[in-house]
Amino acid sequence: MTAATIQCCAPIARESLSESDAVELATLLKAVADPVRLRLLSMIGSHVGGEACVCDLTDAFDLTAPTISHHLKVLRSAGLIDGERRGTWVYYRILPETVNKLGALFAPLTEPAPHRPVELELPPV
Amino acid sequence: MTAATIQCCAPIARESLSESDAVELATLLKAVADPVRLRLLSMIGSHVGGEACVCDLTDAFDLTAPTISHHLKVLRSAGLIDGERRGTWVYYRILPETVNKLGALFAPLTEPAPHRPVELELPPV
DNA sequence: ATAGAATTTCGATAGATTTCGAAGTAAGGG
DNA sequence: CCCTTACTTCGAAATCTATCGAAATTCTAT
Repeated sequence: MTAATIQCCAPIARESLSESDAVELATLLKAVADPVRLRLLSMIGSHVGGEACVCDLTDAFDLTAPTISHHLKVLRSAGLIDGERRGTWVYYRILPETVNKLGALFAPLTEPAPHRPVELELPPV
Repeated sequence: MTAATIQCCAPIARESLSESDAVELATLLKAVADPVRLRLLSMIGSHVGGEACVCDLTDAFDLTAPTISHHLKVLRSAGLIDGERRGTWVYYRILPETVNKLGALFAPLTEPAPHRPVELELPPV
């Protein structure tokens, strides 16, 4: 077995995507394809209690509040996070179902492989 | 297990992303955050033999050859595909390592979680 | 060589995106 | 009530992106 045996694996590379699916997925991907929004998502998800208030998030960036608010809105419109006002502060939390959708798209289909065709190491990120 | 049992899970939501990691990942995500490029990736990966020639790809879209060429270049620059000229035609194939990187970012960590670590109500600061 | 087909590069344009400052809304405290 | 703090909406500027047509490049066949 040579390197040519590597077949790609992720669902996206298994079956040809329809145009409408592609448009829908691209919209979701655009929402995370920004350094600020990636960090926001990451900070919200990893925050104690699973939610973070906007004030915490804003302080972590060199950006103005309106800009952070804009990015949060993009994430929310994409269904990746949800926000709730409690008293003075607004708290955001991750909606895992949508995050999982992204994972499913690109995740290698490891399951059926009885032996590894070739060593492709999964980076721990 | 109810819906409330879903905890977020993906590596991106586990640990706060550094700015430089975020920039790097956003670059990769931008490359796939486009309907045309998603379909190109999908078509290349699902093509017989694991590779597709540009002519096949161009015919599947209502776009001009320069535009398809541009999108292929973006995918190639991101390390998602690689192309090789053989005779008259150029063939592209997927580089699974890079695709897997995306999968790893958002894939749910389903395996280790037997119970929820905490059930916190957000303490009123 | 010359011609022709496949693909990429170049230059231009229309549209989208990021960001800001200013103004608006909502909640809480004197 | 008014004032302050937290956040969002609005409108505008700068930058980036997708797309095209025209021209350059690379290879094959005559």
